Amino acid sequence: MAHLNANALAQQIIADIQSGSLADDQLKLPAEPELMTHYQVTRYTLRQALKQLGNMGYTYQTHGVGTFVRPQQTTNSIALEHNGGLADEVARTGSQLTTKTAEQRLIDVADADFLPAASHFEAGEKLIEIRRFRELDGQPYLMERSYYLQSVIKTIPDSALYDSLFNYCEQQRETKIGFIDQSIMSEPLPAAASDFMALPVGAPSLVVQDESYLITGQLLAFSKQYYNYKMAKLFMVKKIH
Amino acid sequence: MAHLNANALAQQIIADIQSGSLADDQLKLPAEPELMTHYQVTRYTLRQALKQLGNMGYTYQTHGVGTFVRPQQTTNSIALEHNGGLADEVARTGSQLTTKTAEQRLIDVADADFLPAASHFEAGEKLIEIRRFRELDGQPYLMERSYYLQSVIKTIPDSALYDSLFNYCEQQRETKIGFIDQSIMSEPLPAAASDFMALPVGAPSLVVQDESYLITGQLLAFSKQYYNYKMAKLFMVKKIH
DNA sequence: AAGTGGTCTAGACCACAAG
DNA sequence: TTGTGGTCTAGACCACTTA
Repeated sequence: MAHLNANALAQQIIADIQSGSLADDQLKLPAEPELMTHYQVTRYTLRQALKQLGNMGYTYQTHGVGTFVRPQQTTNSIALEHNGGLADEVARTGSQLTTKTAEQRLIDVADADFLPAASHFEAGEKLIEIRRFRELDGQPYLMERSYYLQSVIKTIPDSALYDSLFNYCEQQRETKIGFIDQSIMSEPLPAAASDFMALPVGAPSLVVQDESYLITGQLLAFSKQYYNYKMAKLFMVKKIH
Repeated sequence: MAHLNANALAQQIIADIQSGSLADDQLKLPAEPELMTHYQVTRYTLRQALKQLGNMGYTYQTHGVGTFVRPQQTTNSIALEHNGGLADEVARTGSQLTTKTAEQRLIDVADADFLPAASHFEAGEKLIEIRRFRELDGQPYLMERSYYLQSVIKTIPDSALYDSLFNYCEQQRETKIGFIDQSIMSEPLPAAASDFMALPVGAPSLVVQDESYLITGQLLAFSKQYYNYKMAKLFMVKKIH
């Protein structure tokens, strides 16, 4: 195993932890100098990898003491620091996300149900409006309302609606996503989603509103996802410095 | 300005951006080599600072192009990557968090309303149970139910309940917090909070359940915060790699 | 005193975007 | 081709914990 980069090293360390060949009985990993020679990387790369593991809740480090594996506990939550789309993230936990129904149509920006906070659209800007109902392992999981700037993405094939929209964008030359602003809140479940989820209108709903930007900083899309409050749980580890 | 560390540099860059002396008309910052000489730091330290700014939504970088300031938009949301307690974070947005009522009592672990997912307590372990009602700028904001391991923190002065419990713990030698697991979900508002918030029982509520660990990995406390869904909004920037 | 992780310096090479 | 950010190497010094 020569020339591992930080991402590959993180995956390798996870694999070695799970195989039981890395941590001792106290769940303590070897010290950094030992890990550096073991994996043939410098301290920089090693610590980049360990930072990833820490953010995922796998390990933690204590100054002057050592690096430790955490007892597993990430069960069926969505990790907020995940990379990639929602479908890939739930797949990590062993579940499967499927799109039950989806529809798209071209509208004027003035007809959108909501807009990003700091937005300045041209008058007459066209948006591709998408509504999807999605299930997790056959259970009604979320309703999603999203708007893609038609000037940026041109068209969206119907097949992409039933797969991962995120992955579709990533595969295109012109729509590489750089960062996503996410706002998390709770709202009453709207009527449009209550039938699907078999919940009363006004029931609690976990709402994630996000704005996706290209690597160039250009706004690509904004959306609002209403999660079934009985199933959805987000997770993150906050480090105190 | 000599010998800035990454945190101080981040603050300095923010100040220089806001004073208008750093970015050009296109919101573009000087290239990294120029910033290095300007602030007299190496690239490592500079990029640590720029990473902080990116996570806070202040800036973004585009490979091969440059570093850019983002149009401000973090209005009245709670940044999930904040360091420190909730009171300090809302203060950043110009608001004030006050504790309206608070009470504590010593209970047995068997009598707690809820427990952490992966918990293994000694039988008879004692917990300090705390319930607080807190207002944001005079409006009912959240109800908090928390449990502190009495074997770890011994006692909590009543004065700390009306200030920042986080800051109190940080000031003690024995209770330096290292990381916090956070689960975010939505639940029906419980009766205990409905009067305070002037909302019906069963209204939506944004719930943050967290488990605070010392830098040694020892569990210190776990809690559940019910936010007023009409006021609370969490925010984060997700980077795609 | 010894060993651990936290931070920073200095420099190299690579990948990407624009002219 | 040039200039940008992305990644990695190598080594130093410091802060913290434990004995």
